[in-house]
Amino acid sequence: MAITHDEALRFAEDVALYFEQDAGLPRITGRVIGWLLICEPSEQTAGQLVETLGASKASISTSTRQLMQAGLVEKVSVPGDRRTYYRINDEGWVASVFERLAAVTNILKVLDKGSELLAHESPARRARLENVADLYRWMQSELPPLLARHREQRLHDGGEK
Amino acid sequence: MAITHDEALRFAEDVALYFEQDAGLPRITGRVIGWLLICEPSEQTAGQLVETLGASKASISTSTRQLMQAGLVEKVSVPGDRRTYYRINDEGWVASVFERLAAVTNILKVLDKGSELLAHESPARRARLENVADLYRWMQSELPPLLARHREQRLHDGGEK
DNA sequence: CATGTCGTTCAGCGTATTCCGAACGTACTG
DNA sequence: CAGTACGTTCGGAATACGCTGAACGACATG
Repeated sequence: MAITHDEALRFAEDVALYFEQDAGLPRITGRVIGWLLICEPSEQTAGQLVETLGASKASISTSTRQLMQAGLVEKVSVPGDRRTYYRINDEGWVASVFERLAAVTNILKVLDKGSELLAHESPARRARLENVADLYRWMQSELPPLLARHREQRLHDGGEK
Repeated sequence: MAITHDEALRFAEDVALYFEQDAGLPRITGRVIGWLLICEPSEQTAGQLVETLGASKASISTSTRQLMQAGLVEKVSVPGDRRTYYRINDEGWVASVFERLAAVTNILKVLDKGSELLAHESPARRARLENVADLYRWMQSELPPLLARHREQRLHDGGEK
């Protein structure tokens, strides 16, 4: 009835495939994420990741660093243990997802510059670019409230549980 | 005062850089998008794109096809003209951006499968994966209303203008 | 001080991707 | 039926990327 090692590994593989296709992450990085989501215990050393995922130390080192930078994974240290443990960082995950959504509006820096270039052109000429820019401006104004609502809701739900 | 050819080309280059970094599109595909956003007239033939962007016919052919498939660009045909023209598709752009946002929740298919694997494990063991899955479930429930509000707002603004 | 463990960094190999030129298909024209 | 204009598709070259092994540094232990 309990989950088997193979099932967990296959799950990690599925997660890896998703992040590869949808977020452009390297395969191994996705495997680390997937495995950390389902492994027992939740904290894993680099050595354990190397062995269970069949990747090199080098790859694990770089992917854990990137995941920590992205905020999806955090370092854990244990007194009297020289090794460092890695585990999923729930808080960082929320921030990361919203960051990913917000990244869509990064193009506004470029579009606004284009908008200035067309400042003295006819409205008809400007319309094409402005329509697109307006879409991203709308996104930029709507995403922060969305995050705020999520925080608020999580606060209440957490209290109720 | 009017925008120069070089300025427009540089703008296209900036757009290309953005799409390359943020969406993983090939450089040339991004150039096509950028140029179509700012060129005059708004419709351009493949031949024109080849010449102004300095790319091969082959590259323009594949990138325009992909952009049409993504919905960002549409084909325009002119009576008595064998050539096909390409131009930015505003409608498709909105759909594409929301599609991109919604893609974030594609991971739910995988996470739900993992959730089943842990169905008979202790709540403490399940919490890690469930917390993450809940985040994406929340996203999945919030994104469609966001799109609906956008549509509604656009309808009103369009009427007022 | 030698030895072992843990982790990072770097050069290089193998693979995938991007882009082009060339060949081809299609359709219009003299 | 040649001769063009227009566009797509197909190898192949150049390039970028992922991953590894090996060398290295830091730190603890015998």
